[in-house]
Amino acid sequence: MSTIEDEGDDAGPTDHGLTPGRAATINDIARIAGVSKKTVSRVINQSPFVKADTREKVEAVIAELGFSPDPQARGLAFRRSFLIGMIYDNPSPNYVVNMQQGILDAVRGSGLELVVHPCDRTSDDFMANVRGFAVRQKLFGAVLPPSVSEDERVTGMLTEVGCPYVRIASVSLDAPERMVVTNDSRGAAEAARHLVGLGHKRIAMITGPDLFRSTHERGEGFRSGLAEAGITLEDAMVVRGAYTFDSGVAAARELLSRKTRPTAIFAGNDEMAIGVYQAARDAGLDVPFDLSIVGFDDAPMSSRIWPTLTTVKLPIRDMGRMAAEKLLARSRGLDPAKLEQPEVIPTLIARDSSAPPRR
Amino acid sequence: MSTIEDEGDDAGPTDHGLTPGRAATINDIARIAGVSKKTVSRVINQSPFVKADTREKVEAVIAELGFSPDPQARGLAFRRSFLIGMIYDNPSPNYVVNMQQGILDAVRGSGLELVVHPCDRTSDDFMANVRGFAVRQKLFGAVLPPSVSEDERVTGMLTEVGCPYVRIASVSLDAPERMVVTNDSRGAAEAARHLVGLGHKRIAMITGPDLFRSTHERGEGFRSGLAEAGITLEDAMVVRGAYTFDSGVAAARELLSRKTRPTAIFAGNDEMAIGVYQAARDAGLDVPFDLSIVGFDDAPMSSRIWPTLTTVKLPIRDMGRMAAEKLLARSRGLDPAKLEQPEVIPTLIARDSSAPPRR
DNA sequence: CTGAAAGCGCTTACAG
DNA sequence: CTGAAAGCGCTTACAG
Repeated sequence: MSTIEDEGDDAGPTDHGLTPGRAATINDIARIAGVSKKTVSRVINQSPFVKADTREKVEAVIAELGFSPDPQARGLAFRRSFLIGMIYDNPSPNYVVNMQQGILDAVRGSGLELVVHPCDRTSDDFMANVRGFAVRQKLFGAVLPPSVSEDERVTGMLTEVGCPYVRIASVSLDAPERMVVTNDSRGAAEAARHLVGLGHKRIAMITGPDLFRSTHERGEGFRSGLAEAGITLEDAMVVRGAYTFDSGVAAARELLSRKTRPTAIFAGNDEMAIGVYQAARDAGLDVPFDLSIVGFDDAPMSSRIWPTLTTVKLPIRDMGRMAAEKLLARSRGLDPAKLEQPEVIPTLIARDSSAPPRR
Repeated sequence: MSTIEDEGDDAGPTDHGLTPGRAATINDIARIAGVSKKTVSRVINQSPFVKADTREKVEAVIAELGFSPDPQARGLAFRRSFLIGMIYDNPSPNYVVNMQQGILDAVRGSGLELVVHPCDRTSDDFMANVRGFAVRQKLFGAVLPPSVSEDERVTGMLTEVGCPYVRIASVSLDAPERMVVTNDSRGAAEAARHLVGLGHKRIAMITGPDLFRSTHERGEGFRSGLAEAGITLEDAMVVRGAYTFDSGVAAARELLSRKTRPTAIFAGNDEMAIGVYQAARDAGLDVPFDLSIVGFDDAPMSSRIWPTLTTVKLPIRDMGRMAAEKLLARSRGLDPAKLEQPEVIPTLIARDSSAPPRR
């Protein structure tokens, strides 16, 4: 089966004198293929300056021995690792896991691995912590979901230490090759149109925390969606939440205690929307007939709860994949700006939590 | 401020002639501290064979320069990386994220990082994939949650390639230093006692898939808990699910269509328990008065849904932390078997989905 | 198109 | 207790 001349002197035809326990190295490949290690290195790194049959010969030996270059040694010489860091403070398990999956979708087969780095932006050593991580690991690149992606201190520091990054955010904050933009504003406008279309007029909103850019985008989009139908979102109909279940409950209680209560509530994310269900129940209101609820995210729970939650879906896994692809494209010399549609459009998923208001 | 003699000749007192952009290396520390790099290496690796004041001198320079040894170079020389791999096929985002958090709790400050490696045990290249990952990255260690932890092919292969691992499983499958055992059986027995205590007699169970060891442990524990009260779980009252929402719905439909339907259902996990809510609603049954439901896991959703779900809580984050600590203990020369309580005991959390049956 | 030398930043023997 | 030499498995200049 082997077409390569066996240089071993103490072993069978497919054993090239390698120590059995140890993995093959570039030196083994060079020796067996009868070339220098530099040439093997050229093949590994897809250098165009290798004669076709030299390349084939080397590739055959690589395949036969199942050789795979040591990322640590390669990284040491390259002054760069083969690790992608996902640096995040998003508290939603669903968001985190889906984004991880998306990043892994993109790097599969590339030899890159994903290192997860949750962090706390409010912590005193936040910047030192993230900087230490990026520098020590000499990250191949970093994927930054919100709200870390919105922190200019982080991106400035990463640039300073020479760590490539891609930001995921609801508004363009950077050059296209470093951005995956989700049009949250448009998604929120869809939510507004949906409620208006059902005939709602007294509409309320629970926003996210100020720290998140998406809070403003979703708020602004919702307002403009209502404005298209000539409906103004009153100040008394807007309560700030914190993207958590409990804050959703509290905000909804407040809204439902207003003298003229809303017939529909748009929550900045699903977690808070689920909280609205509880407040509605406590107030003796039937969802959707007394109160329509619309969320944002399409978390798994939205289709499990009853009535199922109308929401705006963000393709989180795709977003993770697109971000990692931009990181990869750079190293492949492609133009990362032209990889895929420049903007991720959320889609409204109408379920059972929204209906026309009672007359 | 610096008490170290400045050997630079072209810079100020705190600049030791280092290139500004580049991070300090072991050579810089050695030069500035006036010792050999080998001595610096001894300090880094906490060798006892260093004179106290030599150590202090070196540590002062390390601190002053904020030096942190390059994990790639160290790894290359050690023939081992500083990466912990979490290799898993658990589909629950909550489980995954909590376990990641637990592992990170344990490794914080140790210089280790967490590389996530989801996989598919049913895939043809599963073993090759996991092997390649462990070998290529020369993992410091692997954390294996169920059901990967229950695959002897995986643990055999990891042993063969010299990759330390810790398994997390509902039954002891390995030496104590390689195991975090969760007593799922006992947790399920608690669930049984809870339902018996409420007065239930016609009790049903939805099990997990055969592939998971926890399916058997939870099943067996539940049976034995009922047996204590002289209640036998009838065959017709047991339906197999798949740990998914949909399988929970389907299994509950089947159970609720029996001629004498159960007054209580214990589901092998929360995801399926939530499915039972839907089947109950479709059948026009009130939870908990027509039907009590008990789950397993304490997923976030269990306290959000209405009525809130009675369930058995597993401290997933602690389990991840304990597993990573065992990995760390080995390298610190401690006895990993004696780290913490040998067994994780799940606890019943009684909420609103369980009540005495209607007379 | 190919290779010999030096180096990435550490550690392991081996001396003393 | 400390250090000079060699090496981990790759790549970058530099030659040819």
